[in-house]
Amino acid sequence: MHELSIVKSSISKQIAEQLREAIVDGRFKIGERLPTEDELAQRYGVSRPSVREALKRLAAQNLVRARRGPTGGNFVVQPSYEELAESLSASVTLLVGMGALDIEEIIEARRMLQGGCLKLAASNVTDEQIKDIESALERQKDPEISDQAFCQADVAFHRALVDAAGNGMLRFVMYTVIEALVPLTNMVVSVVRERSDIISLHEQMLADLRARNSQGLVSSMNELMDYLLEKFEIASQRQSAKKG
Amino acid sequence: MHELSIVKSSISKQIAEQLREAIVDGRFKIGERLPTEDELAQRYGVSRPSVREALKRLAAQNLVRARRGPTGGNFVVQPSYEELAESLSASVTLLVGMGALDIEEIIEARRMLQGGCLKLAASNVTDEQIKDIESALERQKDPEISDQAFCQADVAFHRALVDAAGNGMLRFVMYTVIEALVPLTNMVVSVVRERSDIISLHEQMLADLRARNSQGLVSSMNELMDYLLEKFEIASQRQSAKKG
DNA sequence: TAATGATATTTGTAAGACAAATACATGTCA
DNA sequence: TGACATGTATTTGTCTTACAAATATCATTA
Repeated sequence: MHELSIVKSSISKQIAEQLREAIVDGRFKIGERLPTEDELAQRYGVSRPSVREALKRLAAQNLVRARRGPTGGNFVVQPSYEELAESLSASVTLLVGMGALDIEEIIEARRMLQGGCLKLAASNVTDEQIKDIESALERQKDPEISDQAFCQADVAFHRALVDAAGNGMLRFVMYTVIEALVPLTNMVVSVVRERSDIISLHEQMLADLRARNSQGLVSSMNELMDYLLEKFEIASQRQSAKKG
Repeated sequence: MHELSIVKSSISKQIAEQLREAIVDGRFKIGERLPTEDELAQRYGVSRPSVREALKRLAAQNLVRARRGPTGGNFVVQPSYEELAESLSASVTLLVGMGALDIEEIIEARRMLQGGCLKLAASNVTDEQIKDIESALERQKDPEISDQAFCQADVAFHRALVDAAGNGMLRFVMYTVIEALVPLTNMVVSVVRERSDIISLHEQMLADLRARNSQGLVSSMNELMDYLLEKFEIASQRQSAKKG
């Protein structure tokens, strides 16, 4: 029965791969329940823990989700933007944290990518989306909130701006880039202690967007990037001064 | 001992989260070995299978890797571009396959994003990078290769083009977008059966790049996008005709 | 000295048991 | 008869124990 054991990689990895393919190929449809763990174990001729490890791998990729009980089981889930973007962001945060990407690079990329994005936003934005942007900005204005909450609102602000472009692919990609700049924003607000500059630059962008002034929007964004880059250089000088 | 059991989520998920934070925060450094599974189990007051399920979750995210033997263990892994880009691509492929992103959207995004990217490439590209691009194009020219191999070479071509921009963040992001268009390319070459058009458009882009003609490069890219979009519409008309 | 084999360590896999959640059916009481 | 409580079956979650497989280290031997 176990004549497949030529392959070297671990059983749970193989099972995970097979299940994954089955899901992607549509042999298990979205929302459908997989066979029970016992049945899968029998079917593949392995033990239940092995099947479970495989399922955990898939769960980590947000491909399946488990529920207990009689109607429970492991279900194929529809991966949502939010979850995918989240796992993406986690990866990027890791890369940034390890220094695999440097700040100048990220800012350059963001200038480049966000340019077109903002132009789209200026022509496509709806009133409701403007409200989302406003509310994120309002949250940033509250002087009582913590640095962390400020950064969260910052992310929300820029995400809402991207959402205004109305393009899912752009959204997916830009969420990543936005996330990559969080550590920098964090550094700027906590080390340099300047929230008001950021807020006024955001207000400027919002005004440009309201006026559907795409050129102004892009240049406001570039101002923001200039500002962040400048503060970053100051902050890193301080840090190297401390060290030396 | 188990007074933490207020929380609802599963133990292995909690452990995974704790380990993940420890890794991201740098309490476990890259390349370092985690405590053995037994020790982790003891430390957290849970069983070894629970720890293992947690480790599998992390392994699925390419955060740790296991090796057996006396010097073995679970090691914190340096996430590479390639692996991250790969898992990213898998997610995007899934999204595309489920119709969460449509082709027009992807092409629009790519036009937008690749514009700036190509300008950077035109000014930064090295001779060696041009060679990479050439070799990918050469592979595409071989009339003997399969459709699948053609698409692989297509990806390699566009990746090399992005690499020429010399920006890691862009690279990371663009790899995703490139991957998202693979199904379309596949459809075009297998249904419409026109490789030569794609190849000549690629040659045009290469010529522009050699001449450091960034404007021409962008417009060549847009031609390619126009072409793909056109063929996509033809192909989808055929499909809907078949259905009806 | 070099090659070879024993050994210890660590992850990988297995089997079985019980706990926990939960939907469904059943029974009891008003 | 109806509503509520309760039992029960099913499925995942967790634990325990045991053994298999890989592999570096060390001792042994030619």
